[in-house]
Amino acid sequence: MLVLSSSSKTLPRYMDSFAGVKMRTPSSDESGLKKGPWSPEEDKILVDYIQKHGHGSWRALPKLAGLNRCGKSCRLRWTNYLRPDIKRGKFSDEEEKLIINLHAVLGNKWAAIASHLPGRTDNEIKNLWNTHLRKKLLKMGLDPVTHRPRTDHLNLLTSLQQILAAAKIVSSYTNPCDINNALRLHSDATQLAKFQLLQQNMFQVTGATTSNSDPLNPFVPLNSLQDGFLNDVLGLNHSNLQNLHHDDNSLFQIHPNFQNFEALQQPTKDGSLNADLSPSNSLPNLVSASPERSPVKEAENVNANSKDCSNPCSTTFELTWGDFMDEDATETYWKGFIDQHSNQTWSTVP
DNA sequence: AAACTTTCCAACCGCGGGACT
DNA sequence: AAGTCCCGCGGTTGGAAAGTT
Repeated sequence: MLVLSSSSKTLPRYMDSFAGVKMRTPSSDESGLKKGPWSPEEDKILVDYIQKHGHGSWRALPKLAGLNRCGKSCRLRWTNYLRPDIKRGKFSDEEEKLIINLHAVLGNKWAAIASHLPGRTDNEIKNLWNTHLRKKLLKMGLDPVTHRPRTDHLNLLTSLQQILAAAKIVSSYTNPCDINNALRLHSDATQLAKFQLLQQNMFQVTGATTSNSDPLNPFVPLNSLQDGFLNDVLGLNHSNLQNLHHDDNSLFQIHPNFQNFEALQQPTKDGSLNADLSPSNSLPNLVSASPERSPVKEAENVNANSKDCSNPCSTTFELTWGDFMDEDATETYWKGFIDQHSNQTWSTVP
């Protein structure tokens, strides 16, 4: 005997519609079989038949039971809604935690996850995941696919690479001496990327909070411990980096990714970088793991060699940039961009 | 209060794989 | 071995409710 719960949340869909809640417009396909929401009569026929005979062949069932539905629709209605052992209603905190843990191990294997939650269907769990749990993880700063801290800063690296390519194009549009400007931009951008990554992790180590109110400013106030860490251990100067931001706001305006720094400010759970900077990444690394051959250093070297504006210095420039720029992908994009925004002043780095 | 947007979830769709012929 | 059938799964859709402007 099928017993339906009386709470509104646990009512079958057609009962919801009686209460003035949801209702799907019924329809039928070319073969004349009915589609859309099930009526109470149809449910009763299906339940009565299965209780008497079992479902047997789903394909044969509709005809045998006298339903104008396809077997697939009958199976879905039974397994997701009419089965007597289905537990309906709100998921408990324990169930949600279990689903999150199982998802971390099994991924989107909803049926496998459902097998660990008696009375819950894969469809219900999938819906819960897509509407609630996914967002919950995102809010916690976790990637809902990998369950690891989010790696939005990789977007920043990509953005920076595009900016660097843009700087190169700008320099080719203008005076060769502007190469120095381009290289400075490159150096600064690389330093900025490095700082961003470090800052993310420093939140974990030193317990900084994200009280930054300026969405365009990636810098939050640092306490003395953090400032000391930057200076003493990394040889970076926070004030200089901040000035870089204020001096060259264009850096933050020319690409949409720069306008979403909240994501970058999200502290990670375990403080690990979790950044995939492997060669499999389609774009080459911007921040080298090796201090002997970092883009910063290379750019600085080139910069030093090209101080004389009379020196075309294009050979060195091309070599250096060519080491880590995806020219085809980025130049087309930025040439179009520059053509559209030719009155922008971002190329004129002082 | 009307218009618009977002959320929610039952139902549908298409595909892959196992069973059967 | 090859072809067909059927089932189960995961992704997506559609439309009403709920929320926001």
